[in-house]
Amino acid sequence: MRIGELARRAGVSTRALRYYEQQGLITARRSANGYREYGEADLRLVSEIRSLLAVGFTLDDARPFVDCLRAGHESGGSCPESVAVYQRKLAEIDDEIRALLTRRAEVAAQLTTACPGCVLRKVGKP
Amino acid sequence: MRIGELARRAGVSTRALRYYEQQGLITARRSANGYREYGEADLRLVSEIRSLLAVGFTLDDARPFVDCLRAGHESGGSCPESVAVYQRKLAEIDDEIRALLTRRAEVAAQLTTACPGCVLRKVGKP
DNA sequence: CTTGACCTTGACGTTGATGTCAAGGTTTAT
DNA sequence: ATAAACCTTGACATCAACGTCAAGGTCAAG
Repeated sequence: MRIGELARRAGVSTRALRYYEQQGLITARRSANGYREYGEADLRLVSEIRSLLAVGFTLDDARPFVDCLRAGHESGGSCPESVAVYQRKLAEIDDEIRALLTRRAEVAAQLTTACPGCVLRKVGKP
Repeated sequence: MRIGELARRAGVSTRALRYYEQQGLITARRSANGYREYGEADLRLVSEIRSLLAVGFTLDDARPFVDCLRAGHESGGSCPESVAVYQRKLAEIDDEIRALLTRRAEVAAQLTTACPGCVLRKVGKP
């Protein structure tokens, strides 16, 4: 299939696919006329990339997962490199959550000072 | 005082101060030679801006606070416009926290699938 | 043969808050 | 008089993942 069809099937733009290729995440055979030619396996790769991006991974984070799939593994996350990324990402997310909770407390404190009784909701368990 | 001194006292770069001016957050008298001239009140403004940036506000968010101070109020957060920004920001932070918690759960679930027993910490109450 | 739907590469625009350099004017000290 | 330490405006660089044109080649249908 050509780039347009892959894009439609994967739910991404052709620009994104060319960008992934430029970043070395996917590759494409070329037909005689220079058009990129993809197979079903590439749809798997792009889907993996998109689902990782959707949960906040960068393209660089996604690389081990793609490599893992290309190495023939059933899941992109089953290689040790991918697991390492998972764990690093979890740690990063935890850091971000902690930072946000801290910020929330600071802002709420300032608001309370400026306008007592203005703070409304909690975030813990609504 | 001139821009260099204000920058040192406020702990920011001169570049940042010129940028704040360009964005209409602070203004400066000009001496005969064209140099910017600041007073103590400007130090207050810059400090307010920095503390707001530090908790994740944008320069645009900071504008009502600066206006509030310039209008003669003791606190930048005591004007209704500032309170509105506080509340909007709290809501935004809450949204981000919720999104991150969701993402964390998704990533942890994927990791558990790929590598049972790899998930380590909690974020709720350590 | 020509319209239209594909495809190609290349390159600039987006977002925010600066960093950094360029090229120059001013002031103070030696 | 000249170096050192200020100041000025202007403009390009940064980060990520693309969007959006530009200018053109390819191919099937009418």
